Amino acid sequence: MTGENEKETRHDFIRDMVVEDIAPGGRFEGKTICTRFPPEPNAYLHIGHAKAVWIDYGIAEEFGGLFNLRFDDTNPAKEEQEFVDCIIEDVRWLGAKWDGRLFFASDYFGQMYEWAIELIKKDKAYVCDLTPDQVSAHRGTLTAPGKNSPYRDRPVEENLDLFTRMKNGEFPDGVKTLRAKIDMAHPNLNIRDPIMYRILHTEHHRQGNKWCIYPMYDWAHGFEDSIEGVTHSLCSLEYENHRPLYDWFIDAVNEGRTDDGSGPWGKKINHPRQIEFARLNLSYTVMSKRKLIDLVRGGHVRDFDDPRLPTLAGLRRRGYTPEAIRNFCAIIGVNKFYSTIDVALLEHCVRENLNKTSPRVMAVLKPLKVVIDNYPEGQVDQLDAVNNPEDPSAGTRKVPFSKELYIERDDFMEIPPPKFYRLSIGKEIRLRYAYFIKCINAVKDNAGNIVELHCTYDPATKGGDAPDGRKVKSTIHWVSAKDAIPAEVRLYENLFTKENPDDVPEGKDLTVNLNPKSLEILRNCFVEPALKNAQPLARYQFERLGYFCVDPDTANGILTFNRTVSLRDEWAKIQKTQKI
RNA sequence: UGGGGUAUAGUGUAAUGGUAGCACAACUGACUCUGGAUCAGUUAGUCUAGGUCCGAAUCCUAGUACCCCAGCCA
Repeated sequence: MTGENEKETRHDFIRDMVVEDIAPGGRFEGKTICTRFPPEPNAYLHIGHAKAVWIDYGIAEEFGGLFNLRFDDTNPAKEEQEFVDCIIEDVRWLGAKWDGRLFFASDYFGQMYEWAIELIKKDKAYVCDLTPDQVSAHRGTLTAPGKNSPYRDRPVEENLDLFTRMKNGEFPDGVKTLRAKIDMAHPNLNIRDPIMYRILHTEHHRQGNKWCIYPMYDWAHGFEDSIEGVTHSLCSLEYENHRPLYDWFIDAVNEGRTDDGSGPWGKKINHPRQIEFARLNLSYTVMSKRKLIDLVRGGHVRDFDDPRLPTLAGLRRRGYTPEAIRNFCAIIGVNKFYSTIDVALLEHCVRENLNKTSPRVMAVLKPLKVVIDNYPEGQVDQLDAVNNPEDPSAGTRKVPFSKELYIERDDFMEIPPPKFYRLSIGKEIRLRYAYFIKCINAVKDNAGNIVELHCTYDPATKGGDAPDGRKVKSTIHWVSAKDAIPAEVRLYENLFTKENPDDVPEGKDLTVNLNPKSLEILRNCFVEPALKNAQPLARYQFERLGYFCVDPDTANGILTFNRTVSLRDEWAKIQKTQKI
């Protein structure tokens, strides 16, 4: 994974714990480190998940261990195969490798069921007939202890019988649960006799109708890890309050078990260590599952792969590289408190990567026609252009030049303000890789809009250098009008206008912070002919404009590009300060 | 008002009793056939108050602020 260009992963508190665990006398001395990424297949992955994947996968790799991709599919009501497929694609795209270690929690339902029976026999679990409302009422509050369920002291035999009948489908949804017998007065609410199994007569995407009881997260997750030989179970901060339960369930199964398997209960099972870290938050966007769904359902974005979304599918379509995302993950590090990373850092990472790897081409987004008055009608020059100044091995290409060209509308100003180095009447500039041109006059339509420029060129400056040594203040990009390929270009800005989209007036939702300019579609763009057969997801730098990625919509017949990120733009900054 | 966590420049992250460093952002300047890239530089920080120590971001005490927990979700 760690290519030459990737940032070195720093030491962090999790890695410190791993080092401590494998050291002599440590909890996992002599064991192979194993981590897992355990998505629930009910949503698309976003860059926050990329952070998690990269911590999990990164640690496994660093310590010569194993990495499991495991679907935590314990709730049949919400999960679908479609998400399984997309998540696999995203994790693979990111660059994590699981070498056949693809697992499903639902495959462990049988084993978990047996352990549940074991807990009942050890008098650590009971079948409870309380309704959901009653369970809630018995739970107590943050400050007041809960009350014991009246079914808490059922005899073991009765529990065994009832639980078997629950499994056999004899009871309707919701009328009974299996609960752990722990402590209804515990200050940590999670420990007040947590529910282990609920009845759900729902078809499971992999198990079909085999089960009508399904395990709850707290009961299931530690066992999923244990079965797979996971040593370090890394999760987000909100599970900190659940760690005592994670440990309690495994300890409960291990009670009475022995290292060599002698005795009535058999061999001890693996007890992984759960470690929590903070999720990623990014400025100007949202990461929560529910909010992303709302944005899609509300029609505020096109779909889950809308390039404005922080989903991995969206970032991919936008033109982000896995390498850029990995570097970003390495830079942001791991911590235990909530923080929000400036989206500018993500943009920095993708620019840094794309600068080194993207072929340069010329494209005009908002075209203004230029006629070179003294250039011979019908003549074409094939000029040499460098494909990537950062990478000589990328070579050069030919770019056609002719009498009629398009330049960027923004590169001409009739009344140039101070520090405007580009084209204006009477001024000379360079057309990249071509000639020096001087603007003679601007043709306007009846409404006063400039529709065409007339310029002259200096044949002696072919290739872009003046033999007499004279300098120009600026170089602009262009395309030959008769050779240009029409294209559609989609420009993106932050989806929200506020750093924290949830910062809304009382009673409003985050849609009030939606950026009306988050998508701008330009349909009259022209790109140089080298792009004729550009394939979906290919990435380019449009010189002086930014990095662009071919959108899959190109298959519909119109060459379409997404702007991944703009280039740093000094002139835009100057303009901003001039306006103020 | 119970329990569990966390506090370092604008943002993020190092320093594990010994010069508070790095990155992003911002701002200067140099260079440039991309106002890109690159290079050089500037601004800016240990939550508060005490204490221990030759020496504290780090250890101790007392505060303060913020986050998480009352789904048969994960």
